[in-house]
Amino acid sequence: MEYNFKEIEQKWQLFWKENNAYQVSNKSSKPKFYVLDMFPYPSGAGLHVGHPLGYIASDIYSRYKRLKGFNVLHPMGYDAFGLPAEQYAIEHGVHPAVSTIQNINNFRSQLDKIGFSYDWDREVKTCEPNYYKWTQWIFLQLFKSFYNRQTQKAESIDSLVGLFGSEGNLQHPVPNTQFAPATFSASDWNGFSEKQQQDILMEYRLAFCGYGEVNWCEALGTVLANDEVVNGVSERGGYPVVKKKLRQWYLRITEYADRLLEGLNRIEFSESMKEMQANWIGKSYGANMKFKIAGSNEILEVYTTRPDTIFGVDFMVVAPENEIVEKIKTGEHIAAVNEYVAYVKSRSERERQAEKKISGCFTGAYAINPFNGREIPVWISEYVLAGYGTGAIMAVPCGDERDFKFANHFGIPITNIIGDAFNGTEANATKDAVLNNSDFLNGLVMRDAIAVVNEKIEELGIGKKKVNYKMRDAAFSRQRYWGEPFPIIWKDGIAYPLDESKLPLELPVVESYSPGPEGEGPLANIPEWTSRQLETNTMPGYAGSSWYFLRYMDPHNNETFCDRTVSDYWNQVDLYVGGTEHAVGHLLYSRLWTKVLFDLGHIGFDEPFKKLLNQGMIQGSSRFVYRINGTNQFVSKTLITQEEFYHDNQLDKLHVDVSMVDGFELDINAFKKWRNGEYAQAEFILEDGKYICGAEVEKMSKSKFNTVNPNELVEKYGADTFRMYEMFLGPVEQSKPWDTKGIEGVHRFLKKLWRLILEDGKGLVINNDAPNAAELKVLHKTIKKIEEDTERYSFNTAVSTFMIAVNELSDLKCHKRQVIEPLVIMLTPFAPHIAAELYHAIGNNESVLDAPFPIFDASYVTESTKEYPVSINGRLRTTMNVSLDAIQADVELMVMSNELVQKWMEGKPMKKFIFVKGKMINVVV
RNA sequence: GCCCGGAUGGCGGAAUUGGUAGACGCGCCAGACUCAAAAUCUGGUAUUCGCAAGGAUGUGCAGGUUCGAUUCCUGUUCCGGGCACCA
Repeated sequence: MEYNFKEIEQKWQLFWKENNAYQVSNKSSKPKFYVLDMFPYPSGAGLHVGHPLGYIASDIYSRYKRLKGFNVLHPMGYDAFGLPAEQYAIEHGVHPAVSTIQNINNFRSQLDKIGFSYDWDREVKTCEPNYYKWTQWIFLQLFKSFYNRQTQKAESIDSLVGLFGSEGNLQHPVPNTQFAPATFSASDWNGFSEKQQQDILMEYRLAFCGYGEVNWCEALGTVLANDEVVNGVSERGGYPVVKKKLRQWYLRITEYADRLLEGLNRIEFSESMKEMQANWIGKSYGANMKFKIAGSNEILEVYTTRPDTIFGVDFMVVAPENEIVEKIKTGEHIAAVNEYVAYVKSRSERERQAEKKISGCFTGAYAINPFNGREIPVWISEYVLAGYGTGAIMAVPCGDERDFKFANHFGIPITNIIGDAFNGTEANATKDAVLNNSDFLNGLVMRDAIAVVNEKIEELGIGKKKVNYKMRDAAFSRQRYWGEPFPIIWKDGIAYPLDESKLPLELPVVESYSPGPEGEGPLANIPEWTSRQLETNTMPGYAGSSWYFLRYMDPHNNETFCDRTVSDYWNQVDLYVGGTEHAVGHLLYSRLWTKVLFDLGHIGFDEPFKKLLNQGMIQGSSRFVYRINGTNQFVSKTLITQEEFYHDNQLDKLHVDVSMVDGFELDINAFKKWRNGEYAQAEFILEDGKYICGAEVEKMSKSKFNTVNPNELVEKYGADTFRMYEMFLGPVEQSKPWDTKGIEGVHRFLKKLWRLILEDGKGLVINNDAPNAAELKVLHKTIKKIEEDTERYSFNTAVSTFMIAVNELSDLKCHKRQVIEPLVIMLTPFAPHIAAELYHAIGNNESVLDAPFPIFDASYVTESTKEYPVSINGRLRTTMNVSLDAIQADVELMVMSNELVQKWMEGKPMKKFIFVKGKMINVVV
């Protein structure tokens, strides 16, 4: 019997479907385990080979845990709201709901072919009303809550209203917002109008309205996502893009900064992931300091983490959009300032920070150093951002590299306050130097001077210690159509929550996706919508994905987003698998939502994901052709280096479909037929009769023509081979370009295993003979290794382990059931179809899906004596026969220094062997 | 620019905790079986010197710590991810 993967895979997929083999119950006597994938955005391009990498890893782990006796929740769904579907609608006139469903169906058929163990009864789609009903409901909970800084948790805003009526807001001052803070008494509060009261409450709500800048494109009449802006102009059409202030919804994530930091200590994310989140939150300890502007009543307030350097301040830098700029610019500098501000307005934050060229403009104003009265010039520059700190810094060129370069560029004299520690050619950011030229701080180590200055500025009332966060409140509205509508009604400029019983507030069908007046969302063009005074913005992509892991637990519940007893049972996600690209977006927002739901008592845990496994990105290996600018001639890659084609600007570099390229050689005929004959007239300048393409590793994407569809590979080799090959490719965590060569080896392995059980022409060759020591050794070392590899998510080495085992058993001509059957069970997570077929073939009627994982017995693999290699100073090598009893540790190598070997050779007795972590590292004589 | 990763044979990668670098697979070379091919099997395969035995070199680059470094530290180059409205 031959290994007919097609027949086998169809047969078992149908069997499992008909028997609901993957259905999971919310009640079980087994321990629970929750394995989750980051659900995909169903793009029109379909799944490419990069998607399943993480899905296969999580499927293997789920199935493994199931063999280990766990009740495993392993669901899948779709993150179905988002910009690309809307963009597609604008270009092709297909309603996003229609294209999204098509895309989902396509994804589903691709996923089904790979043989995942998802419980599809629990599928969620974020764009469906019965799902986003609860997204809207959670939004309302955010809207109706505030962060009580005294209890450090979210609480109902109603309690705040009561308190304001009786004692004002003394106990609960207004949190940091983009608006001016205010204090008021009970009588103030009771005297306020409804509008005034609601405006104040808005300052406390966890979901609140404010004003924020967006990318505004006048020519397209729309707000653009950062992705749609390239080099300061719109991607479509290349029109200018400017910053525009619009009313926006925000989530007050800043209130949770400390708890989001603290929570990192309780979850198993990689250190680098935790670091990225911590850096994003960006907690710093510093001080706000006030400087008088000479000849004016204006006060310039800066935030600094280094108040100790106050006497080294040689200039101030203010963000160009800081309001104070208008008030302090003077005389002949006004025109230049205006011009510079206009320039900055056209630049994105990213461009501003990444700019290598130093730019800036003197305002004409001087700030006065309160400690020595020195006049300090005030500059503006794009590298200072309005949103961070106070939007102004004090620049200390001897201690900060960027300040140093700025000073050099503009010829600002530099004051040295750290003596020899500053060499005059580069800044030194040390905190350990002794201060010089620093008045009352002279002789102090900088690190210690910080507290001294802080005390002094508070005493003089010119500053205050301040904990600052880089993180800003999360913008939570989009001027788009394809997203969750906000359950908010506006009356007289006041936002009122929709009654929860009226949810879901369904997204209406629109005729046109173009934006409303003044850049409002497309919903503003629907009279029935605006006549009800409903909010016209929609929620961003991350709304639905911030809580979906909860809905999987109880997906059909119409009473609540997830029953508390159910979420208490499944609790946290035990293993979450997904890419690092979500490090600071999705992962931070879902942690926030979880904490709020926990505070309000809706769930019993405040961190959603116990363990995060980051899957690397499978990149595409793109291929390029080079067209001579303005012609139809294509030059082969290596000829480009020749003189006549040398300059880049003479060539257009075009992506070509990787399927038309064999290695690097272009199939010229296929290219001519490509894209309906767009290049039919192409002429080629060849080398050795071949057209050689250029290559680059890039993100896999339809527009780069470098995608590989898993269907092709499943068709050719079967799902089991495909699964194992994706794992064999390398560590799950590692990014790598896709390469299909090598898949044959994995396929050969499966065929070889097959032949251990079923031989061509012979049929079943398995027997019930008792295994010998050699065979048992192979089996048990394999059990140990597979278990270890799986537990540490090292699926690539696990695949190798299987290959070694099958090779060894083949060499031993072992066809014994007692050895082969455990091997087949262990293979189930990796290659479920062939495992099921073989398990069945050797006479088992019960399902291999629930077979117990084989138990490792160390007695089959250990030996009583062993010859140990001895390494001396890492050079000379010899061996030494030692009995295991004498060493009683798992020694792999004995290591000795020259000195010790000398003594050993002289016959001196060794008194003590020193072991470190199971390895002998030294000998005491 | 800032933050986080990565770099090992012709190729993908292994080396789990600082201890024999190159497991396993691909590719390639040679052989067996075959009229032939496919499939399968066996042996070889880091570089270099050598008929061989054996020697030297070798984990992006430059240093450092250590008896011993792919692994730890400092600096550096290149590549990838993120940088707040792609998801």
